[in-house]
Amino acid sequence: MLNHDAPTDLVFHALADPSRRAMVERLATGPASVSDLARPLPMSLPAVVQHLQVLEASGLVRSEKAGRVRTCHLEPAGLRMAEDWLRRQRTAWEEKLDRLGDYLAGQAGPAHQEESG
Amino acid sequence: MLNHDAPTDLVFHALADPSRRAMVERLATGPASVSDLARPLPMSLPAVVQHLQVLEASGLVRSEKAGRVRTCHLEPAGLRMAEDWLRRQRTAWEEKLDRLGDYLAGQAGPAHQEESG
DNA sequence: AGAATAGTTAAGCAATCACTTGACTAATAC
DNA sequence: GTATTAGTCAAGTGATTGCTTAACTATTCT
Repeated sequence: MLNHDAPTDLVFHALADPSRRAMVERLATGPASVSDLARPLPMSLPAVVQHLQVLEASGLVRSEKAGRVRTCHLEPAGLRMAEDWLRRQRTAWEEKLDRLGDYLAGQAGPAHQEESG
Repeated sequence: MLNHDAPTDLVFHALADPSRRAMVERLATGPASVSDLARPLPMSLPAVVQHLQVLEASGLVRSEKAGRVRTCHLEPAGLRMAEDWLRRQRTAWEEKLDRLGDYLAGQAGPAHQEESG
């Protein structure tokens, strides 16, 4: 496996799991304890803690422990980074498509594009 | 593993791998054949085909075969869906943070928020 | 027709993943 | 001061992932 961009990698990997996305969705509504995060999930508490570790490693979530309760909250920077990556790819391709559309509208025959070099 | 949202799941899973993200980045610059996608990647062609299958299953990429060459291109809808999910979570939490900031600016003591239930 | 090119299919393998249970610590409630 | 609550740590397990090589088909070039 390549790994030229570790942070992006950790973020997308963290979001690739539906349980972790459920935790992020919960945290988007406000801070929560580990037990709060675990309550709706059909799995043991240690499993939730493991998911939390993945989320923290990715930078998407941070937590502080006060007394015996650990409070977790979202860290918007990681979400924004992934969002930006997606928007860059999408808009680059959409602009390409638009230019191709304009070109085809002005020409009669099929267009053959080459620029791999 | 939960799976309440299969399409989102497939998209984030597809993007969780750096080789597949490299392929998406390549496709954002324009359509490409399987060999084009494989060229910069340090792995065998069958491995690239397997990555391509994951990308196609997620809906991020589509391909058509003409003669002996399969041409792949990005499908912006999948990227946009992931982008929207990220923005929803991020903005929800940022608005929450803003409101908390306003509240704290107006109050003297610490604010204790509760709305779970 | 024969050789090269582009991609496909299948089988196999080591590493990682998403869990589990059990044993444990630390803070709070009674 | 004992019980309960909140979380942690470690070891184990079955499924999935990301790759490999080998054998194959279909198309294009000469």
